[in-house]
Amino acid sequence: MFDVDEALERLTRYLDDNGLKSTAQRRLITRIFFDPKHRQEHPSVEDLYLRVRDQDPKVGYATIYRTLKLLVDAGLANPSRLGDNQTRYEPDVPGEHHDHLVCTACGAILEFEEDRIEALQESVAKRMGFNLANHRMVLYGEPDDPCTAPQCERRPSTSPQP
Amino acid sequence: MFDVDEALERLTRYLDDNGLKSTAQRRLITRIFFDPKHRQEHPSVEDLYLRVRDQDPKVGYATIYRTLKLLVDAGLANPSRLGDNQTRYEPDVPGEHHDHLVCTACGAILEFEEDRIEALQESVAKRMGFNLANHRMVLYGEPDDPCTAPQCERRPSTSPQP
DNA sequence: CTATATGCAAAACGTTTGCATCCCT
DNA sequence: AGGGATGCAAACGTTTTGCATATAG
Repeated sequence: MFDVDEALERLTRYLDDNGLKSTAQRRLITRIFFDPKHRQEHPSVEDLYLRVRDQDPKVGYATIYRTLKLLVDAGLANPSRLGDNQTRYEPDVPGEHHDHLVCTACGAILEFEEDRIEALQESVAKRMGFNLANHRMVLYGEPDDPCTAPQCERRPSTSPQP
Repeated sequence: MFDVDEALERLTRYLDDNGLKSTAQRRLITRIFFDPKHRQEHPSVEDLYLRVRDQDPKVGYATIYRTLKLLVDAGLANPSRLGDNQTRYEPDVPGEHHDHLVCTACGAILEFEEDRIEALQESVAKRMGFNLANHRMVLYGEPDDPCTAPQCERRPSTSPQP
């Protein structure tokens, strides 16, 4: 896991290398996206938009979209579609990989890592004549105990599957 | 796997049980959806719309959406979101379960079953204090040989991950 | 006869784009 | 100066909805 400063450095390097420009908006969005205070939150574009607006009210929605796409291209962020139908983003931490479990009671998003599943996915792909390029896996589960996640009640309806 | 007639019977039963009506449109859509000729095709709403229109040109788009939702509620269909961003549907065959592998070269959708992955998913959920209710898993792979799927060229751009 | 379904067109939703303007380099 | 970036609003593709009409039970 790396911090805000490292993220900004990587961003700058990517921009330089590609003849793109370092703007206040890009830096602000990156700073907010990597702010440890909001880590682990899988923010949607709207989440980020609101936080960014907070610091600079004249940033437009489109800039958030464009910058997020930029971060993805730069290898700094990963999109993922969990239960609801918004794209959420999370920092791309090199060497780390996890998938998600979504609580059907409250929509909380938890992360897990299971190397044995990853290995089996590769072997399934291979067996079918493909080279695994990527995968998407989301588990939906009902909590054993009444849900105690802090998000509970905040994001009430998470629809499994679709 | 069950055939058109069984699907229609199940539909009728579900409608009866819920005070809903058996209409020509619902029967037609169900018949087309379960037509063996189109099995294994993971049709999108548009795919179905076109096939339905073929038989009855005055069926509206909304009816397709509403009926598909009905089939899902009746346990006859399952929605799944593969690479592109349309919802696709496939027959829900009780006792059978599979996940998907999408060819990044041509968008072909292949099915696979891997019980060891399913078992691990359950154990992951359990370990985290959840009861696995559902899951979603899509693998994206590049074909070893130049892609020979019949679909090739038909659905050219399949975007991994998002 | 009454409640449910349909078809249409309009609205909604998340996301993208065209364009005039702005601002890094 | 000049090309990339921004903000706005309009366009987009998919899905949903309101409403008047049609139809099943």
